[in-house]
Amino acid sequence: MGKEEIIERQCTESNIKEAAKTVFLKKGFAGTKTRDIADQAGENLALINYYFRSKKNLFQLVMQEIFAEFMESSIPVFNDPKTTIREKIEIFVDKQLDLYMHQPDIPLFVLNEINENSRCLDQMTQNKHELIMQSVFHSQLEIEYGHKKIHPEHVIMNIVGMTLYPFLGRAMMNGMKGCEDMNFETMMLERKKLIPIWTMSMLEGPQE
Amino acid sequence: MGKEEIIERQCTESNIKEAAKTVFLKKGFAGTKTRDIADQAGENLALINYYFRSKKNLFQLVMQEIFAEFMESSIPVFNDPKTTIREKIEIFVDKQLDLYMHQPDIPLFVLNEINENSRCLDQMTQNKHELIMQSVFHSQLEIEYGHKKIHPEHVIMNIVGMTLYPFLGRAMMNGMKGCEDMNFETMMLERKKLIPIWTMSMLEGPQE
DNA sequence: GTCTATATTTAGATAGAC
DNA sequence: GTCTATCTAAATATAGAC
Repeated sequence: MGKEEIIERQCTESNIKEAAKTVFLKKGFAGTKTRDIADQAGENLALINYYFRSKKNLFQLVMQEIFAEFMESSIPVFNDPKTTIREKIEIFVDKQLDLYMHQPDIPLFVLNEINENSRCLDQMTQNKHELIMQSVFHSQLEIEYGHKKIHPEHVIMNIVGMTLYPFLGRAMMNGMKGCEDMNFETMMLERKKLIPIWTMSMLEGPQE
Repeated sequence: MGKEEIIERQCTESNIKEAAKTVFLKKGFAGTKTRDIADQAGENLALINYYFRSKKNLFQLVMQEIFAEFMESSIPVFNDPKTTIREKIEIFVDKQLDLYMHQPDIPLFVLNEINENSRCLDQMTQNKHELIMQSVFHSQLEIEYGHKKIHPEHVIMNIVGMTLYPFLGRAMMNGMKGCEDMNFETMMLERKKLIPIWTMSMLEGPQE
């Protein structure tokens, strides 16, 4: 009884914020109406402005939380001096896929917002990629495979692309014949193991 | 004189449609205002409704054109019985990268619209992936590498992911240290050669 | 076909009672 | 803090002159 009480006893404010997160993730800023958020939260429309002053303000709050989650799960991995290239890839892919399996709308949302430099977050974005590009991972790639003329940038694009894409094009896959017997989650679990293997094959394999 | 006349003599209708394409690609449906389109086209606002009846109608028209372009550049490649696996990948990547180097907003636009099953196009989308999944390419992968337990779906996800991602996360790359000396276009030209090589390495390389 | 002016609808925000 | 009712602004769409 006590437990459920606590769960139910979320204050209106966090109630709205969670609802906003859900709807913004799904529809983006322009596609979301404040009435959608109120409905989703089961709260009165006026309370959105009471607690958050404006739709834009609420959006920025929510977006910063999503970005923080997105980045915290990746940056530190690439900067750990104690792990190998392969280990970094394994940990990164594992963490990212876990995150997206629970919140599959994050990748598309993040990419959309990044490509709309209009709304804040420029600092966050820039910082993130500066960090990855100056990361220990980047240096390790340069040292180990620089002589093969594989630019680390390509490797990073590949890892991120292979990791994110299934969640970006997921709607396309729904009608896929080959996926009927094997469900999406199973495939993603497979990819946790395979993406590191594939990436190492690329690095070790023949270059032109 | 005659030539420029012809170029200038585009009728208002196609003028508006081209402007709409530009703006919708950049901002999406909800983010686009009809005034933006009118401004971009240099035409009167009322003419949008005169020629296209509604914003929604214009959007669907434009979207279908974009989707057609997107699909025509990929489906036939995967169904050509005369080409090898490697050749199919080479041609596909080449065509896709050419398309996106000229119209870099297409990938994000298409993924967004697909994930909004709200607006039409369900037929197109479903058809596309049924086609790829029942394609000659799919069968070839199954025959040649099925014994290695590499599901063709994974391979397709990887190829598409590696091809599209640079255009999805492009904004992220602008601040990238490693890309200062090498510009984006150069990298994409490199990827035309590398993605097929990498993919073959994955297929031939060690599996768990 | 094109324009100006205006009608209509939608959506964000607020006032004021409770 | 919460709700109803309402204001205001923005955006789509149309009417009617030219």
